[in-house]
Amino acid sequence: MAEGQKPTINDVARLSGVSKKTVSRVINKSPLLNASTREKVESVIAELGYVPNPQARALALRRNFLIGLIHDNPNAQMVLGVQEGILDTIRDTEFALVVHPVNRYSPTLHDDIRRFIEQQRLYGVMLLPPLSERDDLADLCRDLGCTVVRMGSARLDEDAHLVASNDRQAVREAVGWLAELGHSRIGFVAGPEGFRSANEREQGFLEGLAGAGLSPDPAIMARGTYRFESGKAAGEKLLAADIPPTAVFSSNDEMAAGILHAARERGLNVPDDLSIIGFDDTATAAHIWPPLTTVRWPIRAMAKTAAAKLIRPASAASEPSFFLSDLIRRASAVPRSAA
Amino acid sequence: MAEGQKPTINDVARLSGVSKKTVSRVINKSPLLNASTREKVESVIAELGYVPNPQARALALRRNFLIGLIHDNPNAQMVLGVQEGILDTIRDTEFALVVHPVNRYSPTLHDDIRRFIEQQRLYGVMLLPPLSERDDLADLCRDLGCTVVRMGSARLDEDAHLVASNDRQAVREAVGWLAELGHSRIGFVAGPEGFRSANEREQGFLEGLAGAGLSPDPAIMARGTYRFESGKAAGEKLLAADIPPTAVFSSNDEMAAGILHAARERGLNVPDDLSIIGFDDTATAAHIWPPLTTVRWPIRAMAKTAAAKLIRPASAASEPSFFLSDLIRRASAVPRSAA
DNA sequence: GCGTTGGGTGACACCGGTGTCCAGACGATC
DNA sequence: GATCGTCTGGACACCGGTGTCACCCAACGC
Repeated sequence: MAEGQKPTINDVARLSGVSKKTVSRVINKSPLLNASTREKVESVIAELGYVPNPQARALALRRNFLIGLIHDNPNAQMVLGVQEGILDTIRDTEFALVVHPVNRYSPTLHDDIRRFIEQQRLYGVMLLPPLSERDDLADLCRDLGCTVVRMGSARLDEDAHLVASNDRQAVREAVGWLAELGHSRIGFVAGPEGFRSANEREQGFLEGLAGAGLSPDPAIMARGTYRFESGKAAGEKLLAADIPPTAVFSSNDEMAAGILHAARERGLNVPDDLSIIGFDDTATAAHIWPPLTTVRWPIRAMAKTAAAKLIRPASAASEPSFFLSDLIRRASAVPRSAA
Repeated sequence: MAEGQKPTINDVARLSGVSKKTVSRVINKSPLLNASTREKVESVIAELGYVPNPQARALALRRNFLIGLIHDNPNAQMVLGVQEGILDTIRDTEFALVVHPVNRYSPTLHDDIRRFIEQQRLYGVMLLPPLSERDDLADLCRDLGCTVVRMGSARLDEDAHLVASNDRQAVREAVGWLAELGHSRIGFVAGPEGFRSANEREQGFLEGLAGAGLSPDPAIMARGTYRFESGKAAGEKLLAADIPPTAVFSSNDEMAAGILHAARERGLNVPDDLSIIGFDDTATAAHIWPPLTTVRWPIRAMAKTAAAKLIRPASAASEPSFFLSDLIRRASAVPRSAA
């Protein structure tokens, strides 16, 4: 180690008595190569521990092998799950994952993203919700010469560039489950306006109610911001209704935890007095008391597919780009009490 | 946009009627340049929207501008906090952050890290606990020509390459706080053996007890894995002791949540019957019931400094590399009940 | 035996920057 | 007016790969 410079293609060429071009052919697995030449070169490569310089390769090929992940931290576990999913795909390839958290409220958001992509000459980028819902950002990335994959909770785009989960159906099932448990007065806490996911979940809720022959009551519906505090406030509103709900569906887990706090402060027992279902299956969901029934979407698998669509557009275009979420049944949703 | 190729240094040189070298001098803010020449070139750069190709630069300079973050997901929020801290430093520089989650139990861990660094020709890497505690990994990265910064909870290394938080002191204070609240029977759940952080926190616990004039009792001490389930098991053990504790310090929040579950299942009320303090201040800590008193360490600030040490070793060597954690007082630790 | 074919290989330019070194302009000095 | 030093800026090679194209030579058909 540490004998200074790393070996280059020239060193390999010299030591194996062939031209650099031939070494290049070996590296790139060119088919028109004599087997004995290949073996000779490969043995020299192994001996030297030669690894091609990616920067030189990128320069010569006029394309590089960096894929960017642009997100606005919707939730730490999701972001990390996505990173792991992407790594599942690019491990053992020459690609690397470059992350770039941004602030979606920043007035310089466009410039920020533009600089990131231009400066690193990214090959492709992946957008996470809620950023992925914005067509202007996707267009910006494409104009800059990147292929784009958007993860989201609804079809937004042509299949080849989108990976989605079916939030709407998942919520419909969750609400159906509450109805099965005997609940007929089911509250709802929506996500923030303007979020595709929020809208999808709301539609799912309404469809679920309808499917159970119930009708929505604005008195036990509220809108939150996906944050804990907003969930708590929403819970307070719902529980103060003339006829409070016996069950609530919350559009994400954080807000569900807030509702739980609101219920506790009112002296209610969860789940006996109030069943709660959340969405996302974050770590918190399993660790609060009672453990939260929630919807889990397959983030890592989605991200893995998304990355495949990015780096192997041809072969991955045919892969399914629609993922189904599961209802994880835990202790926070129980049959409606006899009372 | 999209007129195909991006402008290169040659385009800029041609249009401004100077040589590429002069353009290069403008980009690199060389001082021996006539002001009028500089302005002329700068205006052409602006007009063309020219951005230097980082791969070509990296090739010519024989160094590149990628810094790697290697971690084994100790906890999603921490990893994301670190990423944001690093970005705080490298935003507006030419550096980019490449992430590489690994599995520390993988038999190919060394090869995996080696390939990552060699293939991307990383400039520097940052190691997160528990990986950062392993000298073999730090040595591996250094042998591969990277500068290394390790984040951890104890001094491990020369200052220039280490950023640490003082876990021991923080735990000492937390235990002192429990003693102040009147608790004299304080349980402890340690982290897994072989973890520096676990050891530091245990020492802090013992010192805290000693400081309050108390002595440790093995019957109300247990070891966990930093995972929720292990915390629950540890809690069950502690609460089954002949004389159960009235307060417990848990070496992280996840295990604290587990202890809370164990207490609940025994019909105990937290905090009235049992006070609990955790460590890390994860999102969960604030969202469980009751909100968890816990130790928060300044992850983002630490990561920011760590990144500065990586890319500006000279000027950042003098920055402090030791960060203090805070005790966040919430509802899970209260004065010992009169009972 | 000779021309043709085509697989295997190398010479060379090029990708887009930077380092080195040298040349020309210009003012100061003698 | 000649010499010198300083200041600017350019020519050229080089970083480590890849694309293009020409070349060599064995195998083949006639």
